[in-house]
Amino acid sequence: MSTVTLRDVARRAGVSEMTVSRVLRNAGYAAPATRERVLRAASAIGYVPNRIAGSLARKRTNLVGVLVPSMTNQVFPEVLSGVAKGLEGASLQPVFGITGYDPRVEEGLVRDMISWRPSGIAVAGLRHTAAARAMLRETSIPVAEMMDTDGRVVEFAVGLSHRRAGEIVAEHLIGKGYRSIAYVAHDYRFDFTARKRFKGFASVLNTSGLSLARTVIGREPSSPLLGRRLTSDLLDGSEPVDAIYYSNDDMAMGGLMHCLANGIRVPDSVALCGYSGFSLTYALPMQLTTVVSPRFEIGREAARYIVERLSGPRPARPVRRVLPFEFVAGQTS
Amino acid sequence: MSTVTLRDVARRAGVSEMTVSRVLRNAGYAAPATRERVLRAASAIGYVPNRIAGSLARKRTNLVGVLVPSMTNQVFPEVLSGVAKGLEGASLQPVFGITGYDPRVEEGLVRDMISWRPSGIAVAGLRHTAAARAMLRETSIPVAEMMDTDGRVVEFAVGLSHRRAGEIVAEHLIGKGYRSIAYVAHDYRFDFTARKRFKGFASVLNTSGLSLARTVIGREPSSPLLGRRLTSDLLDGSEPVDAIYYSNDDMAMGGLMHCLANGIRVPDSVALCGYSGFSLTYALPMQLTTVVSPRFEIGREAARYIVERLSGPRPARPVRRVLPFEFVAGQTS
DNA sequence: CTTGGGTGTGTTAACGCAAACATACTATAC
DNA sequence: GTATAGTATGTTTGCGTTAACACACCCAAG
Repeated sequence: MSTVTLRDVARRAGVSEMTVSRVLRNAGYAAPATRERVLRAASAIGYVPNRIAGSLARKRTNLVGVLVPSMTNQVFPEVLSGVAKGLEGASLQPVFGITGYDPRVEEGLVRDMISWRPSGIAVAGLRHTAAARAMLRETSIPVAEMMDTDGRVVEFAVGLSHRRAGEIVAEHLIGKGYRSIAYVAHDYRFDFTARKRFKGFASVLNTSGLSLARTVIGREPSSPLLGRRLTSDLLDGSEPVDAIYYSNDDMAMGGLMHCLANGIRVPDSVALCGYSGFSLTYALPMQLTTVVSPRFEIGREAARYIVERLSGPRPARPVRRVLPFEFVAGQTS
Repeated sequence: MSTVTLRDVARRAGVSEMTVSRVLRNAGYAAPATRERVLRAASAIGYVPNRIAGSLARKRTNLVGVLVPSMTNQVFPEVLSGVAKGLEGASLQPVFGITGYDPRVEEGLVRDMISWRPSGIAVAGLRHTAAARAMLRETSIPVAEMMDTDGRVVEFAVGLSHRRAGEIVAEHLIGKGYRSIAYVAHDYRFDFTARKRFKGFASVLNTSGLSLARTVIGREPSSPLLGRRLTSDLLDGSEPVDAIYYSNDDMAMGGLMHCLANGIRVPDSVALCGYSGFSLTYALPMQLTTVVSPRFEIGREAARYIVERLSGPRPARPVRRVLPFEFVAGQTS
């Protein structure tokens, strides 16, 4: 594979480079016999087209840039799966970047992506640096923002209202009669969606004349273990707590595990609620009360938007696609 | 962003394109005043370099192709994180593809990747179609195979011996006195590593004069829910079973959940063993007996290999890097 | 027959950038 | 004052492909 080019195939097949190009791309006319010779020659010398050259010549690529904050947070691989699914059949190839929840890293990756002249960009979240937002606004390719819909949108955002997702859990808990409600969260300094859920949650509490019995915020990324530890701390404290709202399912599962391991009756002693609807929550000894976010669908819809938008102009004003979420009133509340 | 090129910047700054190119890449000489003018001009008209053209000209890219079977199987996002980590600082950008466990899809993606002339390729697994293996062998760029080391290697493989991982669990169970041992697995038609663990497991049983009390293989991808269902089926059967080996942790956690939910004493009534060492297994009410695979490290080492190999020739013969794994004798056995 | 549209193939000119080479200027050394 | 080694810039060429155009051929319709 030193560097086999069209020219080599052309020479071997005794035709022009252009004919080879046409045959291999199935574009334009080609006599069956010629086609045969070309294909044979190409495979004989192991020709692999150089898409760099091709993309330069045709002034576009089949790449779609996808930026997510993390790969270890189970949510994003699922979004990515959705993106891959939505791109299927459009002969577009996703290119992923991991921002690590850092807007400056994101800015660099946006610039990197754009420098590859992709056919589209999908990015998680609505928070960007001014420079990143400017690049996304100025580019002519489709831009989809994923996950969140509460905020300023560049061109198209698909996701859910995290604020509303928080509200509904608060309404549920209050309706069930819980009054000493605590909030347990991971380090969400950069996790703006968790923050928005919390705001929605807290505002409903407020409206109902309640205030949070206690708020425990960890200093690590979310994990079941952190959830378990913080729950242990919380329940060991002196304040009575009859319900806990977690920043997400990972944390909530950890909490549930703490209760199971220590014989704490759920929901009689304490109710637990999470967010995400991970598949694991369906296999737990008791179904967790949670909000199922349409992660896969968000990715898929972002991809679909990009595909459709490719054959049309950017919408005059930003579009917000708010997907429904499912609230699961489980056995933990 | 219609298409701002070097030429536009050059004109605006009153210098040649080459000078602009040099300034922006920080290559070669440039007078401070010129540099200043160029940078100002570039940012004034929002110039973003076209890497396609750049890559074509310099005949190489900063892309590294990474192929994994799935994103929903938690293992692979962690491998990807490792790859991203290992590439950090080398100014290489990972490009991911999802094969869906289908070797023919993989073959297509390998061709796709190679057509982008990446600086390296990392692919999960040792099983490839003949054509894919040929392409990987013929290319001159570094190729790293990840996860598995029991089998034929193209150039460099980093992973663990799944066979050995299976053996050690069998040895553990036998040593603990378990004799009626069952195997519970997901649909692993294409999951060759699970298959290899099972082979190792079964061979040790065999050597010890034991045979599997029962084997239950699901028809779906692995999930806690499937593990829970199959465990339920298994334990409802008539054969006495005192230990279960699962194809992975997802399945084993499902099994544990079944036991917790139904008051089945673990490990007194039945012992449970998994594979992977997911973070969640550390938050369970009882620590799961499992083999912790070095997923992150595998990705990182694959990336490091690629980076190092970039400045050297392909090794004369395939290299196998077998990473150690940790066996965790938990409370479930 | 002639005309004309479909069919098959070739030629030329980009695409946007960077390597390689060429040139000019500047300061220092002798 | 002239050689000498940097420093600063420009010109040419080519990376491998495809779009656009050009041309030749053939067969059917008139």
